Amino acid sequence: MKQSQYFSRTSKTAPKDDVSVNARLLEQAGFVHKEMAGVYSYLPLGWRVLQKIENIIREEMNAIGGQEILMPAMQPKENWQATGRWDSLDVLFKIKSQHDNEYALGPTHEEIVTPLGVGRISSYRDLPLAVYQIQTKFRDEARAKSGLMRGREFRMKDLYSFHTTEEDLARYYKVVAESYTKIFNRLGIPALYVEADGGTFAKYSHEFQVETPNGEDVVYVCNKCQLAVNKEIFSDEKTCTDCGEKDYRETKASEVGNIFELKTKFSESFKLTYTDEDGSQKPVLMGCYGIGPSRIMGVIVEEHHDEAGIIWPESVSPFAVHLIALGGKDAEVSEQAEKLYSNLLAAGVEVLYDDRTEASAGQKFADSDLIGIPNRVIISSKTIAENSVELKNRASGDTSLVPLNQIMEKFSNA
RNA sequence: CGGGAACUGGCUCAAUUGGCUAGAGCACUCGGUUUGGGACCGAGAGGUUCCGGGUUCGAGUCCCGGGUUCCCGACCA
Repeated sequence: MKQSQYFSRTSKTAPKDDVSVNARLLEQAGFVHKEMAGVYSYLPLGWRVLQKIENIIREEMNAIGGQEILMPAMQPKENWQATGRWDSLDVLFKIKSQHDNEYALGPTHEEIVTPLGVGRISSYRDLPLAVYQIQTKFRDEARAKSGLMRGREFRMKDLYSFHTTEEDLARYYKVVAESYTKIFNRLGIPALYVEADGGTFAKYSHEFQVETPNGEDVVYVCNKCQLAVNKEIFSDEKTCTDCGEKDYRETKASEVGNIFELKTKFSESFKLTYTDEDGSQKPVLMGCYGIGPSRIMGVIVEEHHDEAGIIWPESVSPFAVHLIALGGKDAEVSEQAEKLYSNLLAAGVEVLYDDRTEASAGQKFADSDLIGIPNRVIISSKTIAENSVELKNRASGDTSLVPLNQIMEKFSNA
């Protein structure tokens, strides 16, 4: 992509009000644009990152047998009345049509996925089963805050599993937990496994929390085995469920995932039953498992940045390479840069090409630092004189001259 | 939902006690210069000062009501 034509622009000044690191950097670097409190547009840069995050999650969900579906954001009021959550869920967005019909905007999808299973799950032979979606969710938060960290409209991956027995549910719960750990590692934000409150329909749940100084949650981490406990259920006498120790450290963290055993809570409301081997009708056991990709984008920025800007992990960076041509209208430089750009594209390398002839070198470097693409390739009359380009790593700051005929090898394995 | 702060071109900010045609930097357009760490000169375009009332000869500024945003807290399937 040529930067001169890109629908995105950096700003020299940070947004006035937004203090949180992720909001400031993502807006200043041109990844997102805030429309309302907790509601964002994703510009090309931000949308690329979000899609990278979601694709990693998608790959891992497929790997554990999840079948991808898409359920509606707009949902029937009756389904929410059936579970009592039309009245009890305080963050539920309710909308009224011009014909006075009422609907819910989905904050989560148990009310849709459970009745969806009726007629499609009827025998023990149909189970176990897992379906998931990646979709925009709505929650009427009393206070949206901290950029992408708590939005009123946000992205969520929600997986739902269906089982015949508690043992099988527990088995799959573990499979998902391991998958989640893998996902957060791939995203560059290793997460703690945290015992947490089960809310209104499970005895307990597990959260995935990323340790970060600006985290909104407080968790206690076992110094021996690293199993953590959310402050909301932590007590001084608490011994570690895993290793039995009582040695904890306190830390701040941001929740990026949450998994629950719903058991029969929803299947009973919607009469989701199956016929067992002996011919009897039994309620289907369910689990639900959430990850918030948009919040993850915020957490990644909170975790990976410096004074100059964002430092994207390779796995989610909007581009693999930031190609920068210096020298204004120098024909030799732009010719070489164009050639390298085409070669990189032909090799399937995702490259953002700063082809702006009017911008100064300093401006291009500052923009590049802000945007945070991991690999910078600089081409100028200086490097051309050496028959080379300069390669600079955004994270380490290490630079090296690489001969023009070798630069492709650096990225061709991408 | 309680408390605090803020709201003026796309962005960041000025504007004396209530007083002239609401200014500047960034960004943008045109011309020129410049090109290895946010360059410079000249010209230009861009405004419902959040909205609605009120006071006044006169309101960005004062008063009343509303809205929005941010921060703290509460909340957080």
